[in-house]
Amino acid sequence: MSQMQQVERQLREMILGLDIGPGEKLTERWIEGRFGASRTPVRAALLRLETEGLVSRDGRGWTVSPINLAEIEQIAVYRQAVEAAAARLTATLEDKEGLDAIEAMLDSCGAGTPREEWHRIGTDFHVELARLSGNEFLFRAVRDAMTRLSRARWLEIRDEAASARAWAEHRSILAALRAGRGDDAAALLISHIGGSRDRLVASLQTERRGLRARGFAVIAA
Amino acid sequence: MSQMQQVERQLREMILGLDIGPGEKLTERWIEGRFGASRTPVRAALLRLETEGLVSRDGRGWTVSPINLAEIEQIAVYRQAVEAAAARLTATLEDKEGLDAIEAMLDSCGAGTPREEWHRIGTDFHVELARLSGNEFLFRAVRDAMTRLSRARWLEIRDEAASARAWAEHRSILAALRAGRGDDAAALLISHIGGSRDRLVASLQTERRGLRARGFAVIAA
DNA sequence: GATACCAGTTTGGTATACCAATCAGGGATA
DNA sequence: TATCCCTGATTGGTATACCAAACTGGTATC
Repeated sequence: MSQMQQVERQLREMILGLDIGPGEKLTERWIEGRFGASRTPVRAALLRLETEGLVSRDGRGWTVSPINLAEIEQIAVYRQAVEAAAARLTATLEDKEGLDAIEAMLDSCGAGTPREEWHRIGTDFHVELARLSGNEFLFRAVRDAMTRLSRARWLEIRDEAASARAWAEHRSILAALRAGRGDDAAALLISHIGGSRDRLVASLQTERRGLRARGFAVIAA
Repeated sequence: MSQMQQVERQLREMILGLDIGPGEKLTERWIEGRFGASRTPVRAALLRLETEGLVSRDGRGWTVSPINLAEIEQIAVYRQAVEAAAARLTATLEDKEGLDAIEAMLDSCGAGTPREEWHRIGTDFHVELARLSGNEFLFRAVRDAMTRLSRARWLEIRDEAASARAWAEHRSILAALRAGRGDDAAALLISHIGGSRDRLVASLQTERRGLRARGFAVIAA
């Protein structure tokens, strides 16, 4: 694997893992020293992360993209459009094996499962569902949207009830798909995404002061 | 404007304008010489054009992305999802000025208008409509989809009847939006996009032999 | 004490040298 | 004649030197 790809991957992990806070300044030379690569692969990695929305240009320099509540709301609308479309496609599939694999993913989360795992699988549910549609563009749209939401979801304060509710909704979406009821699945997804967004934005607005105190830039909606 | 942006813009224009054929190999050093910039900005430009889907990695090297009929069909489904969502948002707007501007765009195309202009405005109709929705992600999705379709649309053999029909459909979409009938506009858009796709794919399949003879790689659906 | 300005430092932008992997082509061999 | 292999040229990947613009801190001036 080339150094560019390594730098890109590691830097993405640090950003998504909040090891570098939203809104923090980045310099090419700091990254260079941090990862032991020269500026050429560092620049390439930054250019790609920019298209993912994880870093932004700040005048002449680089910044880890702040968390933007208005953006989160717009992403929800975008997700509703593309995930509903993907679900309608998936519902027409003969082969239900992909749905089994996704259901198994959900099953693997239980009482003792670490928070990290819930977060990852909660993301993968949506991404893998979109992948099943067979449409590369719908898939990439969902994957990229979930990547952009990842840090915000990580910072969200979720109670157990909310998680259980989300999982139940996931299961009913799968059931509708399995039965070939694409419109139902789409409607359930749209409602699920809307609910997630509302809880996410509310949580971040409540926590905003604390997050800023930790050095995390959170832009109001 | 930085050299990277200049190289990116000029190279994009050459690719979209078919000055470099779909499927052609690119070398960083050829681009370097062609545009009088060093490899650093050239590399940056290639990385960004790769995310737009205009160039692809071919093993170790670079290739102008071929025209891919399966991809065109997938993009149509993607467009139907995002443009319909954008239309529903736009229909709820109070301010109809944006729609006036788009209608004026359509009006500016007449009997003596060059083909280039029809192509540009036929694209901008969809992009500007998505922009009116106010959702940055829907807008970018439509803009990027239309960019990817641009070369294929340019190669399409369109008769006057097809163009007239497309323009009439554009106008009826605008009328529905103006009346606030978002669902009608969405349905009209979905049908319009489906029809465009069918004619586009059919035309390219018919012309495939000739296009290949001109050195244009066209991958079958 | 506030402000304007200046020098030194830092930063991204660019050019370029070097390397390893790859490719093309020609010649030796069966 | 067909095939294999070797060699030199080409290519993307990387490191790095240099530049101009932007920033920083301190100082002189009002």
